[in-house]
Amino acid sequence: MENAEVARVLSEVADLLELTGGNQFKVRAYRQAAQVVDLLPMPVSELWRKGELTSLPGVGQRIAEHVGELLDTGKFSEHDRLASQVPPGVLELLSVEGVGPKTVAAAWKQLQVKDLDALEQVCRNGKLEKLPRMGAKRVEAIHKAIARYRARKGRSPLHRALPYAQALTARLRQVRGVTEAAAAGSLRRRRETVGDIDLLVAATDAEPVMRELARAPEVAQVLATGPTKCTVRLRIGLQADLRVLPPESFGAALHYFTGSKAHNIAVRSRAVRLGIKLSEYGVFDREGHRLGGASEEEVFRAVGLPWIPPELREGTGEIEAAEHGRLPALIEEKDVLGDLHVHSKASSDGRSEVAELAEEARRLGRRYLAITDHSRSRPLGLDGAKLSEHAAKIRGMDKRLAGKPHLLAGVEVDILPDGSLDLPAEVLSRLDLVVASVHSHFSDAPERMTERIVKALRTKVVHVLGHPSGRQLGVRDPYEFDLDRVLEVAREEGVAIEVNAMPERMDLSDKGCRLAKERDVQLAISSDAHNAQHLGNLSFGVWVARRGWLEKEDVLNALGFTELRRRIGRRRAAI
DNA sequence: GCCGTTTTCGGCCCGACTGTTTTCAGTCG
Repeated sequence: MENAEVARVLSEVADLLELTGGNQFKVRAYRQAAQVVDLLPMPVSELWRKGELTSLPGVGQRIAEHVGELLDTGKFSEHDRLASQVPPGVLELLSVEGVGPKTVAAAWKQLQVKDLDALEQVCRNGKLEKLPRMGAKRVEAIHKAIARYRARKGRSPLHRALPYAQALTARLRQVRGVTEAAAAGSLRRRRETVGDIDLLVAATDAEPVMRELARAPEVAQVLATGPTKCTVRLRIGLQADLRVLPPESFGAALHYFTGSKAHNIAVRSRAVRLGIKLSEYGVFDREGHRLGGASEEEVFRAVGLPWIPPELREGTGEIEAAEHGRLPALIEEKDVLGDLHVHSKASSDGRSEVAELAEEARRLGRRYLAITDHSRSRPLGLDGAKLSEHAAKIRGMDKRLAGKPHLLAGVEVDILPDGSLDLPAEVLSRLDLVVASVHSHFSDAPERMTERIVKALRTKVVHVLGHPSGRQLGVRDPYEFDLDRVLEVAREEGVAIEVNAMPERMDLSDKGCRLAKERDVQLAISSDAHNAQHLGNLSFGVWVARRGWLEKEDVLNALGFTELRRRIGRRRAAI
């Protein structure tokens, strides 16, 4: 059983406890344990085997036993006991933004609301409004949040689906007679959310491949099965479709099932114009003779194009670019030399010491790392004095590390509602790097939000605008503002725009990246890591950047350390 | 339920925001 699934069950126990009026600290304990398991770099089952589960912070005797039971038997008696007290649809209501345990419990116990449909109904018929501390505005907000939740339901964020796709392809590759296995679809294009997992396998005999998929531990149920196709539901709720094809068709199938639909239509109509036929089985001439299809390169070659990276295949100009030899040389993870947005234990939600962050960054091959803790307006954020003290420590450590990696003393300063920064300019100007971000008043009117950000960018002390839209995938929509205007000012002021690589953010978005590039604005791909393990999330930012057509030259932290110092130092000199 | 110790109980982060209320509960981060 995967760590993610153990974490999901633990977190569900927390939700169930909350709904049944359990002790709030017990709730927190389960949440904490779930998070620890989720972030664990090694399989939790391995720790269980060694009897070392309680060595994890937040996992004590009881939770260790529960996890052990879950790993050994696939069941969890404490969870089942609680789940039997709560109707199955009630838990899901907690996923609606602005709806917490109190609201769900009240709607369930007083109005017999047992699922999403029922919640929507009591929004409409006025019954919800009758509950204590409810009013028209709250009901309206919940009603809208239900619609948003429905819209995103069924799609999973990339970071949830990816490990499953990798585990399943690795498993299928082991089956006798299999020559290749890959995940296609929007997952291969690295879209921020995926609807299902498309698995492609090259083999002459389909039957053993399908049998292997059906018995994979990640699979909950086989939904449909035919001679070369099989559809299953995974334990995480996502659907996976398997297609088994002969090796000579694998490239054509990979291209076809990677999509996007718009890209496929464009490539196929090109094939028609050239008098050839393209299908998922291969490339054929008018007489039906096979011209190729074993590899994607053969498919593209047949229509007179170079291979196009999957991230570009959205039908938004990649065919024309390929035709004229103007495909971008997309940035790769190895091109990103440092990380410019990282939190340590010094402020609020950071979980790792600076030394641990530096060590992990070094291990990952980063040449530099900016420690950018929160400013005073955040709970437990740093004021000017504490920040200066923190900066001195970071610089001390930087000396000791002697460039392995270089440390920059920075801050993630709040952009306050009036557009001023949360710390005085003289404090900020003494730091190496300033990331400025919006963390409050997300529902400001668009004009106001735009002016707020513009004002912050004009302060001359900001190097990077952090997570510019504030979105959290499947949780919070981006706040409304005029990105074009912000990009214009960013270019004038020489401020870089962040591509926040937290898997649940991926903000700036792919589209935003492309716009920024067109507007000649530099981007900074940053992990926004809150613990050392998050530093590896940078790849999610690189994928967004690639989908946004970015090249090495467009990215601030693709610069070597000396050049980066020169670039960010120049802003200091200009004050 | 976890953790640390003041060593087997008592504390566990807390402020901002919103919409409700007329002093604060619920949600979020």
